[in-house]
Parts: sequence; C-alpha cells; structure tokens
Amino acid sequence: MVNKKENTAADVQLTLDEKDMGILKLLQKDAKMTIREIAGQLNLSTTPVYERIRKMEQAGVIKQYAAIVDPRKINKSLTVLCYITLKEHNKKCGKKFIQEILSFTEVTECLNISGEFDFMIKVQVKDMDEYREFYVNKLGELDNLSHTQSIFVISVIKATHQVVY
Amino acid sequence: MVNKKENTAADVQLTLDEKDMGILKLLQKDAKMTIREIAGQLNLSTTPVYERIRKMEQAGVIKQYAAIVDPRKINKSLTVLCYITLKEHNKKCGKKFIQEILSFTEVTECLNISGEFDFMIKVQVKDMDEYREFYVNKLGELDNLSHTQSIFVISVIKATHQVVY
DNA sequence: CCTGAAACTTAAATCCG
DNA sequence: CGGATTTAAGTTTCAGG
Repeated sequence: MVNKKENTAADVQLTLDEKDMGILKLLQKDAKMTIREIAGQLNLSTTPVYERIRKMEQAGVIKQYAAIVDPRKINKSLTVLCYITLKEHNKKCGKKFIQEILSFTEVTECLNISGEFDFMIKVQVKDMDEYREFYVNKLGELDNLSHTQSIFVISVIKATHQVVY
Repeated sequence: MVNKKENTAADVQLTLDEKDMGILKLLQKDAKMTIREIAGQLNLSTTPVYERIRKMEQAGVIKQYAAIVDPRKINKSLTVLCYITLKEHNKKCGKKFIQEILSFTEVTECLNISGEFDFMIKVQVKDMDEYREFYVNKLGELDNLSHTQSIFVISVIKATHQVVY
C-alpha cells in the first residue's frame, strides 16, 4: 500500500541518526566548515558526510545557509515585541493581516499565539523614533487591529538558532 | 588626541555604505554565495567584495555563518514563550538565573523585557510532554522564580534573520 | 553504508595597473 | 577598484569491500 499523493522532497520526513545530528550540530555553529573537517570530527570519510548533507538540504532539514548580522552594528539596536489582537477572526481578515506583516521588513518574526493576544511580532528598528514611525504609519494603517501592546527589549541575554543538540 | 584604550576589532563601529549593505543583504539570504556572484550582482569586481566581507567579519557585523535547521524536521515542533518574573531583582540573583538559562539547550532565546514580566524565554521542544519535563525539572528547579506564564505558539507566520534591507 | 583515493572544479587570495 | 593570475582547497565521483 502506497500513498497516492506524491511527496515533494521537502515533505519527506527523514529519519535522522546520530551521524546526521552530529553534522547538523556542527553546521549550525559554523556553516563554513568543510566536508573534510566535519568528516574528521565525526570519524567518517567525506563520502557519507557529503551525501548526508545533500540529503538533508533536499529534505528541507537544512532550510538555508545564512550570514547572521549583528543588529547593533547596523543601527537596528531596538527590539520591540508587539502583541496584537484582531477585530475579526475570520480567515479573510487574518490572511490580509499576514500578507501585510510579511511585507514589513521591520518585522523579523510573527507568531500566532495562544492567550490574550492573537499574534506576537518582533520588530527590529534603530530607535524609538523609528518604532513610532513603524507603529503609526505601518501597523496603524492596518484596518482590522483591535488592540496592541508594545513590550520593549531591555537586553538580549541569549539568541541562538541552534535547535540540534 | 587618541583614545587611550585600544579598541578590539569587534568594538569598532564601522560605517557601512550602500555596497556593504548590498553584500550583507545577499549573504543574509544565502551565505553560500561566492564572492564572484556577489560582485556580479553589485557590479563590482571581486577585490572590494572580498575586502569588505573580511572587514565586516572582523568587526563583528557578520557574527557567524549558520546552517538554519527546520525545528519541525528534527522533532522540535512545539514552541513556547515563557514569561518569567524573579523574586529578587538584585544583580546576584539575576546572574544566577541567566547562567542557568544559558545552559538550557531548550531555550533558544532569552530577552530581558519591560512590562509585567522580567524575562521572556523561547523554548523549543518536541511536544507538550517534553515541555512539561522542561518546565518542572529545569525551570522549576530555579529558586528565585516569582511567577511564570506560558504562551504556546500556534503557528509561525514569519521567522527571519534578515535585519539588513 | 562506509573507506580511500583520485579527478575535477572552483573559490579564495594576491598582485599589478 | 578592476582585472587577471596563481595557488590552494573543497567538492564530487568512483571503485571496492
């Protein structure tokens, strides 16, 4: 018995073993590591490492390779968490809200959450002036906001992309 | 007149121009882009691109190159935002809390925030069982927690590391 | 599924104009 | 900064177990 629907590569749920996890662990910290270096650390030859990485890239386990930029070094030192509740909760309104949020470059994160609010967005800006600008002219222009609350980040204690251990 | 204190490279606040920003913009999306490709897109030769990247790496503008792993593909599909208030707000207690938080691999983010709570931590786990395990046996073991609130992420609408545009 | 080596390809790094 | 060169190195493949 086989599924009728073809799985696209990114849909396949891979079974990852210890070796795969080891590779991910290393690449998470430093994507510039060479296959040889990885192989060395895991006591493998290059072939399996090469093939496993390719497999995980194609399966979407590794979503991308990214240069991580320090916001403070590029004049985006203020982080604000903005909590949002929508007026209407039908699908249409939600979709429009999401569409707009995706287009706002200041928003680095948007989560649909449980509790008092519908969404939490993380906003990365230069300073309070820029946040006000965003809050009034971008967020404020959306027409189905019910209420919002802004929480300001005083300091970042920890921030990592590592999810594999 | 010169500063007496030597600046370490990572302390220097670089002035980034449009070309630097262009490079960052590309590397943010794809760290595997070659210097040639970047040079091509920005209508530059390889030399300035090479030197600018090196400069930004040394200045800490580019903090790291990372493989971004999809949490859902490695059985870490549940994201929880946990808000925490401490009993005592003196430096000592805060430091101990921070130290512990940094050691918890489930915590991918910890922000010191304004408002009702002192901290927000983002917890990445497999399922509710694993969250309970974390909540009871790790977070619960900390001795200066006053109160907490867990907000569950229903869906991730947007998640990006891009801060340069 | 791995090892090991070989072949290929391509990028990084340098130098001169 | 452009352009070309050189050298070095990483990736990828393949036979073999």
